[in-house]
Amino acid sequence: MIVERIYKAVMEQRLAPNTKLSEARLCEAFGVGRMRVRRALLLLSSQGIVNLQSNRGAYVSCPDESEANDVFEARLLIEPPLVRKLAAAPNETSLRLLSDHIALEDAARNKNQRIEVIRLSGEFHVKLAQAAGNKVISRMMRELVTRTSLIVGLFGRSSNSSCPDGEHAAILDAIQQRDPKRAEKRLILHLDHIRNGLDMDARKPPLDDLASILGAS
Amino acid sequence: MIVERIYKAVMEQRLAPNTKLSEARLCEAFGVGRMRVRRALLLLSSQGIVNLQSNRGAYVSCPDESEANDVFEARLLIEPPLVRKLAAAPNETSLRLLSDHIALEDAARNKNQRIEVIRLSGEFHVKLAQAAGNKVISRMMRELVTRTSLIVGLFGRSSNSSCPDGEHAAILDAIQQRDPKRAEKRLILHLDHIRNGLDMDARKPPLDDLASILGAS
DNA sequence: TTGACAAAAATTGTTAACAATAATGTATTG
DNA sequence: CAATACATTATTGTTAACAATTTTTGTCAA
Repeated sequence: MIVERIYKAVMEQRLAPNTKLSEARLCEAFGVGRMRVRRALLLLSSQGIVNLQSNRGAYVSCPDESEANDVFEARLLIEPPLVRKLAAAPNETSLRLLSDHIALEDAARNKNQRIEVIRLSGEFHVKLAQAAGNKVISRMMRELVTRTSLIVGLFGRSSNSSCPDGEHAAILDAIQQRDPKRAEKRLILHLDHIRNGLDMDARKPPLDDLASILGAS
Repeated sequence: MIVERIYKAVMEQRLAPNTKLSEARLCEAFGVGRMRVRRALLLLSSQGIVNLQSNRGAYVSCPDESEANDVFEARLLIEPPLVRKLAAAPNETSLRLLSDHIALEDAARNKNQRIEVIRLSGEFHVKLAQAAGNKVISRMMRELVTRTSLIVGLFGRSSNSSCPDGEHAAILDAIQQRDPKRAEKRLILHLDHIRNGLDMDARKPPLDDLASILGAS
């Protein structure tokens, strides 16, 4: 799916905000007709990942400070109750799902696969929603996480462009021990860390060269 | 906007689940080309309002019990912290927005404008999100409320097809008095009432006659 | 009457040409 | 040389025709 590819590229911060996504180039890059591309862009724009300007084309969304605040507020609203619920009544499958994912994260980190680490870090939070077994929330979390990627890419200080090490494991640990309050606390702390890694004054320049960026996913 | 019109029709329960939305008929009803219609249907399907089946057309989404649970769970996850936050620090504009809306609801009720009451009841919850000043959450709430409309239309017992009288006012009252806990409690109670008005075994037949349903909005 | 099969109709998916708009480059003028 | 007006180019938006698929209809035989 073409939407997934762009999603992934954004999550891995290979597609910088404000990058222009021209139809012709995307058609070429993905080897599909204009219809498919336009459909994908429409969907992406409906999720705030892409900015669709009338008669001017599609651009990777470039969230401002206010939008960044909204996204983080939404996450702080949704995720704490989510992990609380998860920790209150976790099932085997969910726990397995999460620990497997953390194993993936660790592996990628050890191999110094930077962009893989970035993407997996984001996906962990989506997996939290999936573990809670709620498709509606899963979809919302995915959108929020992807938009967070954009925000971190824009405002993040160069060092920590993803979730700090070990914090995911700490959250899972609290869930495994059926300790809702601790799980919630650790999650909030985790989100705070991500947010504190931002510098709301800094802005970074967009890059280009779509074909090479999107082609290799 | 054509999406808004369909949204509205669903919210007012004039478009029953499983109703087929054929492109030709929609083109006729709205007086637009097929492109616009297809774009609208795609957006609606991405929000779970419409079910897009390959080569078979678009149908008003017909949520099953599991989906209904997910929607209510999502609302119970998001709305309580939302009103808590709102009650903790309400601003004048928000309070005005909400009380004005409740006035609208009352007026419609007094005039026995049933479908108007149904729609306004749903919109109140969207206004709660707007009052909190968060666009991301507002969009999510709108989707959730619309899907709830579908669910109530499907599983609701004939009597209470919308939010019980006065409960919105009670929530606003708690917010006005800056009482987060009470506001949260009343909201949870309110959502419970809606949910208790459902009968998960009953299903209702779809209707038809698109032009007349959509035309008058 | 019912069932299976085939033809026809209707509906959706795709493509390609066309129109409209914005971006770019060029020349002319002060 | 700078700036503006104009022409050219490129890109997006729309329309309409075509292809593919599904649904319906009609026919015939059991």
